[in-house]
Amino acid sequence: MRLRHIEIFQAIRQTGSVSAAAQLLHVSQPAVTKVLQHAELQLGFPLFLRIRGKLQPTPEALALESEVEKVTKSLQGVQRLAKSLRHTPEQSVRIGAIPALAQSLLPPSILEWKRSYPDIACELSSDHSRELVQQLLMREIDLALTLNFSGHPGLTTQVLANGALVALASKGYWPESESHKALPLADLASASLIGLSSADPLAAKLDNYLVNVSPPPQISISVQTYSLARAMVESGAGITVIDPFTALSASTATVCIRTLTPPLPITLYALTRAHEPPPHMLADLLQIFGTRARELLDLPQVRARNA
Amino acid sequence: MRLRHIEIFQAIRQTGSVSAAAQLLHVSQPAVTKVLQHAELQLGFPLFLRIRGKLQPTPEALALESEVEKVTKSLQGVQRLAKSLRHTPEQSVRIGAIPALAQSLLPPSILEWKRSYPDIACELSSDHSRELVQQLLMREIDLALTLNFSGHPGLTTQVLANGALVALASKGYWPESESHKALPLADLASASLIGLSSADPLAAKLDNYLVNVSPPPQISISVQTYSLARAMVESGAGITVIDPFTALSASTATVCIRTLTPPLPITLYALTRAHEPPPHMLADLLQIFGTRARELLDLPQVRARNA
DNA sequence: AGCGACCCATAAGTTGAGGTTATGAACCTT
DNA sequence: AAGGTTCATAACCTCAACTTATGGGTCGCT
Repeated sequence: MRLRHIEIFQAIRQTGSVSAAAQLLHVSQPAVTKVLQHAELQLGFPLFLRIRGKLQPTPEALALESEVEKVTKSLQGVQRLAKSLRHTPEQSVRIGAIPALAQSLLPPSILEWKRSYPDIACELSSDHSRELVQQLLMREIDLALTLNFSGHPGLTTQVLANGALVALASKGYWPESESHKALPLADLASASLIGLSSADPLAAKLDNYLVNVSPPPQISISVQTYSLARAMVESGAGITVIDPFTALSASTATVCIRTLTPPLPITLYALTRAHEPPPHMLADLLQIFGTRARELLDLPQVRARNA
Repeated sequence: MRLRHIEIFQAIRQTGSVSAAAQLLHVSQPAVTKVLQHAELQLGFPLFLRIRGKLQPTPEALALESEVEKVTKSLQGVQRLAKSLRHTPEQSVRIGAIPALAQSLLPPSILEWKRSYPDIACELSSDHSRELVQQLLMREIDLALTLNFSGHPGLTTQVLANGALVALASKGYWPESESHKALPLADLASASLIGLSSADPLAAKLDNYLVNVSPPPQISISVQTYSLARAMVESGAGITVIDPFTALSASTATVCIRTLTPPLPITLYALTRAHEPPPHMLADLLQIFGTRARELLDLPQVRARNA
């Protein structure tokens, strides 16, 4: 099976017909027909049954599908990486961060750093941890900031700061007298939390943490990003447990932050490619990130803000 | 980057020169040169520096290497699967097992089963768990027998029997009076074991088990398969801890088996493809495997043999 | 039944990527 | 300087993959 066979096979499977596949690939319909025939001839078995003028995939075609997908995926990977390699010689830094950090820690830190390096082009992007790792490997970014990372060969990881998740609620949710004290975990019992969709690795940690609460908190609304949870709380939707970066960038007027006890620790990681000379201007940037992060995560300050 | 570009890139990287790559690919040297040039033109950056008539990979080439490997790997996967799909309609069963089982449990069980199904072609193969899983997915085999399996989407797993690892030593290693009793784990302290190379998942379990022994046993000889360990012990090399299937097929004259206490449990798994009608003759075969395995793993019998 | 609108397959002609042989230019070894 | 490497270039060939044009199914609608 040559590459063109695979491309056409997939196009037919996606569109359901030879003619539609031809449109998708911007070639004529006979071209697709012929390549398909050639593929089937070379394979030794039919991929589709021509039943009453229409196509119907054979079991063999279905079996091949997943393997074939791997090929196009990996080939896309090569193209992605090649594209990044094509135009990297420019003096620039590309930084990716998870949404929570991209909207809180990242902007002021970048501004501060830019004062020292005004001439260096800087591209910022926001994505989830999984994608950030891919983008690093594909050289689409040079640095990633995340709160959950479990090691990857080819990447070096660096701890910038340590902190703990916090509880965020609409103002008035807690009595004034308590709002400056740490929130005992038990107080979350049977609360109606705004939860994170469990695909998030940090959400899994949180679930583990909440398992000790009885009766367990109810998750009535699930959101995908921390910022969404924050926005929900700002609109008065109730209470959530999120990272302090996102929490601290919420509007003071409508919400109230409390630390949790016992604390649920989180770590701020910086990821870079291993085996590569990290531009030394990145060292300064990491310095800034670390300092600012530690300032934000300093719990007394959180309490001060609550007061 | 088209597929041919990738093939030629890899051939050059493997052989180190354009001419040698041409030989490897069974084409002329100018053909390779031209395709390489085309690849570099399309990529926008050189893959190799022509330094003093020789080639030298650029950093970009090195960066692309791993991604490019994924493509050929996955393409090989398609070819493998396609080949299996090409000629499967025959009435036959292909069975793969890890070496330990292929040399002990498998042969007599197959013989017994063949009496009921004399006309069904039967192919047996021996490979490691990892490869067995691949071969199942690629439809190169229909059934796999293994002792360590940690689940895989697309495969269904079935427990045939449970047992425990045993200690195997040359005759005379233990005093006669003790050789029919279970061997306490502590007795392995500072023993000189024949170990398994730690790539094996079962060996990892064993390592975990032995961590409790102090002083730890010394691994002076490491082997890759259980049968090799058995053969070493049969030649009088000392003591090893292996699966009971391999142990029981050792020659009674020169070795002695003892169960361990506490036991280190193992499980015999049968793996088949999910979403497929398993030929019902396989059910009988699994029955036979299970019965025979449980007979062998029945600890009293092990002790009886020791007596 | 007849018509149009879709399917896919076939025929005949064009193009270019990838192949060939032959040759040249640069380098290393002896 | 000679002979053996290396890779690059030139001129030619071939066939897979494309094109347009056409024809024969199967459907649904009147």
